[in-house]
Amino acid sequence: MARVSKTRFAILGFLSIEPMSGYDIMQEIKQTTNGFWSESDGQIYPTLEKLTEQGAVTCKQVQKSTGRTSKIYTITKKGKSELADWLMQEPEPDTIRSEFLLKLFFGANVPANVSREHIQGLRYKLKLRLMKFDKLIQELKADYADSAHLTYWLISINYALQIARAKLTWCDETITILSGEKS
Amino acid sequence: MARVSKTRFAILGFLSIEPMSGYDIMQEIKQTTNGFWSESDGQIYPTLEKLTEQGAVTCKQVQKSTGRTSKIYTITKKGKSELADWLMQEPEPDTIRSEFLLKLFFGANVPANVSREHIQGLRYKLKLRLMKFDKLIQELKADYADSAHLTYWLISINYALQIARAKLTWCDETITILSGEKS
DNA sequence: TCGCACATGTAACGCGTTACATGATTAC
DNA sequence: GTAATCATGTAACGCGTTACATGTGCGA
Repeated sequence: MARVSKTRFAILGFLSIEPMSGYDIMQEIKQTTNGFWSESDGQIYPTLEKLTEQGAVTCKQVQKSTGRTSKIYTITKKGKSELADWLMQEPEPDTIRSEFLLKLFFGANVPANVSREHIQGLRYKLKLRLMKFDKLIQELKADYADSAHLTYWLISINYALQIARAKLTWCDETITILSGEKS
Repeated sequence: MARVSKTRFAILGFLSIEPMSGYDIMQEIKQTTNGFWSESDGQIYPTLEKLTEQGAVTCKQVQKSTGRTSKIYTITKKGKSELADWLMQEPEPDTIRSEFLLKLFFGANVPANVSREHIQGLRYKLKLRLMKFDKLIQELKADYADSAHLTYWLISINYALQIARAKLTWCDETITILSGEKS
């Protein structure tokens, strides 16, 4: 079973929302996926070119109101159909490699305060993340009130929110447990 | 900043528990990490050889009670020190790519029951996973009652447990929400 | 004028997976 | 007998990151 790149489907997905540039897609991934997806320059631009060649998207050089030019890509009927086919297939389980948990798992090899500080670092990041959810939800509700996408975006934000909360609770509990260990 | 392989540290970590073979390490990763880590044959065996060359581990061909032979690796002082150094560095944030969430995010492109079925698939897997935690915890408590590792293992199991529960709650809520959408 | 955000691209590199190869032992 | 598990390895492949290259427009 050959490992297939999912970059093309991520791109097709974002273009199913509205036409945009490679740069825009990168921004969307950073800002709206809440970290559940990532892409790099070296993947996005060549894949967009391939998709154009294959007729899944069309490309149009556009002069933006700012004066800059950018290549705006639009998904075609063929692209939409390819996206839908992929969406209908059961998602493969993700292979996770959490450096944080790996370090925690072997925590007995170092003083307890090392692990405690790693957890405090995570706790801080989670707090920052949690603060951003409200604003993001309000923005989406305002900007996409009539969009069929809204429901799904709120659902995926809620997923990230619930997990972040569960992690935060765990952090607090665990910091207490580790305070009882020798440092 | 060069991306460095973490396979060597994962291996050193497991060998910090007790001497074992490459095959054993693979088993441990599958059975005790609750999915937070993964390795493949093609990484484990060559890395073990490198670690031996570099003096971080030693290797001994052993005749097991079953009659099979296997190479048992033992971590050296140098290896322990390298592991400790790595454990003390703040873990890099993991880059996640969740095919499940990506598909859900673009769910508006397909009938609602498609997403609902993907979620039901996740729900089923979570149920199965949750059932295994109790047994695993009891086993670890019995087998490693006096080990300094026990605390850290229970903590990381608890992390997986809390997240699995949060996901399950989210699944139930979301299936209800999506039942109101057109299929 | 200096740096940052915008904007697109390419080349090198290496990590990790997959598939293949080999062979012993155990259970049905 | 034959399938599954135990056990170790190698080779090919390609995905994704990083670093580099290039240039515009805007705000301090």
